[in-house]
Amino acid sequence: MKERSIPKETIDRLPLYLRCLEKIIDEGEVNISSGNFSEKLNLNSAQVRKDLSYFGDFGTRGVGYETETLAKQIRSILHLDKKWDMALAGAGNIGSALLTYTGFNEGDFEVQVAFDKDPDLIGKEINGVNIEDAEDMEKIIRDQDIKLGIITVPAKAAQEVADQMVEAGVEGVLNFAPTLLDLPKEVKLAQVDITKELEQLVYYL
Amino acid sequence: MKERSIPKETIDRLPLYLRCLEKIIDEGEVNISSGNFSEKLNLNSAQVRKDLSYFGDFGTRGVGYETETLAKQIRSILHLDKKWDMALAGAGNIGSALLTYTGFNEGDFEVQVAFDKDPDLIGKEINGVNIEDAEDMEKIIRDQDIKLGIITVPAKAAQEVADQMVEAGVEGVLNFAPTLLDLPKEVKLAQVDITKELEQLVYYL
DNA sequence: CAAAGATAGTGAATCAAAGCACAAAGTTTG
DNA sequence: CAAACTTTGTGCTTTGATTCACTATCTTTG
Repeated sequence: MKERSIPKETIDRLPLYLRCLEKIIDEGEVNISSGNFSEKLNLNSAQVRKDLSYFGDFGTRGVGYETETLAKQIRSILHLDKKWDMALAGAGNIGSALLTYTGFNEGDFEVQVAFDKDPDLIGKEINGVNIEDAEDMEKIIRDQDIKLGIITVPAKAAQEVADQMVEAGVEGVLNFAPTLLDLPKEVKLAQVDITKELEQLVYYL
Repeated sequence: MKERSIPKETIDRLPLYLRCLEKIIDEGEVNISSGNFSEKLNLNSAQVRKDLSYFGDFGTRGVGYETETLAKQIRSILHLDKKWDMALAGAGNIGSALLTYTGFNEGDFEVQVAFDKDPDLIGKEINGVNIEDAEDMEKIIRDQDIKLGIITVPAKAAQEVADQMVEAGVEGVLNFAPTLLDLPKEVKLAQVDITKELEQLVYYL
């Protein structure tokens, strides 16, 4: 392993490696080669090796990578060796779907608290998560020391909610609103834009 | 405009240009320059010009781009000058959230029919969309000549559902299940992977 | 235990995208 | 109406990612 700067594409692929590993660990495999990896993920095998080599010499020549060990290492690289608490703003369609989504609620990520402006929703509970008044968001996020925010409010309200989250100490934002958020550069942003995905998709049809 | 091959990144950005245009058309702007565009979207202005120049010489030197005309042209490039009917498989959390999502239901994309295996859901209706028996999916998609499928079933079932959709004539798939789908290369895939986004996000924290 | 086989790690070559910088073509101003 | 200004379109350069191809190790086999 040599010191090099890590392409963001490599970071993009780490979750895929991890997911693939978890699956084959389940199937009882102890080792996996870069070639095997690359087939399962539609990649070039050199790319797999290079991606992993940014973080250490995890493999054994002639053998491959030990599945359990590699999975642990990737989890550690991605900072998944702790549980991440999240705050969700906007308990509408997508928001409440995420609250009941079991994909992450049981694992590395957990929504601790949700917020909305709608008086009919405030005080309710979805899948064990309380919906609080949006007015109290800043205080509650700060008090609970939450570092991850999910934005599922309408586009018009997204920037304001993001600003409040940042003010409250949030360091990473997952935004579902179809808006380009303007955040301080030390705050990280992930964007999920369903309409954009559809629009790109049909270009190719 | 010269004949060149179009980078996929350019296609990625077209929906953003379009959204930006629609916003400033609303604000009454008649023209926009590449520099103005680039500020709003955090891009390099040469990139904006180059992106647009792949499809024609849309601008006027000294003036910029006419907002209305450019929006029409981008819509046409993206094949948004027709309405796209969609079929949705899996009326659970995310699925039903998408059925009530107003972001695309009124516009260029419309879910015509949904499918599930759960007898409690079959026959019900969400936001005006009928939930049909998953058994009948292939026939119904074929009969209604639907070309776009949305997959919101659990990961384990995703490949099978995708296969059925392809068999029924679907040409584009938007997949929310955290699985790498194996599709014939003529069928286009867009992937929305929330857990992956979160995992990448916390890497940077 | 030596030879054959498998596979990681990586420097060098290739490919692709982004950005620079300038000519061309329009608009505005005095 | 000429000079100054604005802004597009694009060839060329730079930057960054992918892939190739080879060496270094390790395992397996006869």
